[in-house]
Amino acid sequence: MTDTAKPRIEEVARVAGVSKSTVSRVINGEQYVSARARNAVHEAIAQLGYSPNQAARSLAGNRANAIALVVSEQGSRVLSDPFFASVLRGVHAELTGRRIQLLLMMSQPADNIDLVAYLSGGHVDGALLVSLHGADPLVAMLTGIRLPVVACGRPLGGSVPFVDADNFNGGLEAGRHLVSLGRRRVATIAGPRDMAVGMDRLSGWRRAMSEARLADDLVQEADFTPESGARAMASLLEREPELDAVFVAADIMALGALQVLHARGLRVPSDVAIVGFDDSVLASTATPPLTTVRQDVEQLGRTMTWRLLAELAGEPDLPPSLLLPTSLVHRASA
Amino acid sequence: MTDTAKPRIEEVARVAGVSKSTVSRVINGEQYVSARARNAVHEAIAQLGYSPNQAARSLAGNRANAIALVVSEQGSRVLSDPFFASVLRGVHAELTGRRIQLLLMMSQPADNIDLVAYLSGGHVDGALLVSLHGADPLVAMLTGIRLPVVACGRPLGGSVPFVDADNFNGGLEAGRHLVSLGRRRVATIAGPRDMAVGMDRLSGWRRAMSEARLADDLVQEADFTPESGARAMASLLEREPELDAVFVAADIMALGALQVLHARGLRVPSDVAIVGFDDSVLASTATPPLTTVRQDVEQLGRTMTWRLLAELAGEPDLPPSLLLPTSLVHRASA
DNA sequence: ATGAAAGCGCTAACAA
DNA sequence: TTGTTAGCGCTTTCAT
Repeated sequence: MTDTAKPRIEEVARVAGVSKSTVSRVINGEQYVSARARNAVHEAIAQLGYSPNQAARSLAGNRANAIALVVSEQGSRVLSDPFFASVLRGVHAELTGRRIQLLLMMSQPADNIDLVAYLSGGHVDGALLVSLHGADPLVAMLTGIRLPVVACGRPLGGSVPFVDADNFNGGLEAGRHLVSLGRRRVATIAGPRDMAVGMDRLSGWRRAMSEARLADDLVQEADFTPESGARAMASLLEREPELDAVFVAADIMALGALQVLHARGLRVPSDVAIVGFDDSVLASTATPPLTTVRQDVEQLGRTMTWRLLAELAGEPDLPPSLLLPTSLVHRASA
Repeated sequence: MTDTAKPRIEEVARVAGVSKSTVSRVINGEQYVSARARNAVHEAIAQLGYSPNQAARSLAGNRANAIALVVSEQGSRVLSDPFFASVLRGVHAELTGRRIQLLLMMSQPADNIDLVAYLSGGHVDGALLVSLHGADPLVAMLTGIRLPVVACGRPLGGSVPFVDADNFNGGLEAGRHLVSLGRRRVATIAGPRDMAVGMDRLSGWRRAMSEARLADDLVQEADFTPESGARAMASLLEREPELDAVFVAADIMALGALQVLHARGLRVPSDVAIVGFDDSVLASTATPPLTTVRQDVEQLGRTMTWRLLAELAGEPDLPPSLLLPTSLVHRASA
């Protein structure tokens, strides 16, 4: 705190009585450094309050020491979803202590060229892709520039490494639970057709219906917003006023569905049982609290990050993709 | 797309038939460049798909071309709050097209030293501070290293530039509205004592109570989580079973309060009227939909960013701080 | 209006 | 195990 200017690596070397290279080696945790030198350097660093200049490191080291979190979709939606917040938390948790920065980037429809140019500019070492829709061309573009990438959720097109929750199993358990409650006219509000997460949950639900020899025709698509959940619920009720259960593929959509149910004077769960998906904060604070399929989203974020960093570190034999377990959480709504 | 290696500025210069310096000037939008040279460079850039290396720019230019969004508090809470998502969206909107990166950083209690070292390392040109509590030492530390900073919400200690909603006015309008409904036993669930946002809203509510010559003793603190909102509501009801209105200083806490009210069999708004704050997505999807004080959080994010960038650009006569308007949105809960 | 040359602070061969 | 020496790709004087 005595000096006013930021110390450079050279000062550290001087104070520690070694060369710049040795300081660099210590900083980067390299192998061939004597304990004595290491200690001296650490002390000098502490004493001077030294912190390396990332720009210089990146430039010289040919590594950016940063990864991007690319949010596909206008960002508007996604960012408001607690799901995203949890992923972010997981990513961050996995990053702490590693001196790797997180750059947040949102791809806008028209932007992709810029985005890709930027990412290929060597500004980041790899990218985490969140909220991919359909066969997003972004995936191809990024693999095209040979940027290591891990997707959050199975992408429909392309074949990038991804980490996902076991959505099929989640849908299956949700469906089975509703059936076990004696419900016979079970509907589902699915995710958008162009996202694997949604489709996988739907497949699980269908399996449960077929196991119970129940019809699986009451399917309505929505897009992970409360509003779309409300609309979907309304049309389901129109198609089948007698429905007695709904599996909603996301808590945030279930909120909208609940609202419509309440407005129609239908009681949850006595008239209509509801199972959500995510077990976000929304689930426990809903009225009534939602029975929902729990996925550990923070773990999802951590795992994605771990997978990406492992690849960057050149670890061999990495599993291309990983599936995390899901489980049913029982609350009042079903 | 023909070449495999990333083009460097030198290639661009060659193709455009000028020097590196001129290319650099064009890229940085400098003044003294002939139209002819400028065009040639632009063409060459397009043709080669050139994108400058940030690390090199930062190193040479002594600017990071990045700003940090520092989330004080364990991050866990904040990130799940739609409020944060909206701020983020605003920040991002203001940043697009400016080739300035957003680094997300979370300060953990023990971390601050590292954080400050990092930020002072010249990795970013400035910082946006979100979710400050009390007289957070971080503020002093950052101003200490002369890093330009803008806070989101008025910080209780220190005196950094900030952008905030007009929280006092919001609380005032909320209180007046409840009074105008004929409510006479009006409570409030306030934000934590150590955050100005909360205290300012509380002051506004108090003013409304005093205007109406009503008691302002029914105050319960909470911490911007649904759970704390629920606890606060429960203790208010215990203290005053006859209360007929509550102003809750955040929608996300109102969710918890609603839950308790429902559980107790109290009807909203007939038994207890509720006014929230934020007008987040939570407000319109709550049961019943919440009357709430609207603040344009995305605008808040944009304004903070604008203010920071203006300072970085050396603009003179900047207002130290800015207050954004709030307004009441009428829905079913009050 | 433009080019030449000197670094920015660090890492990475290479030698010792 | 350590030091020396080149750059990394760009911006920025300083000439011209």
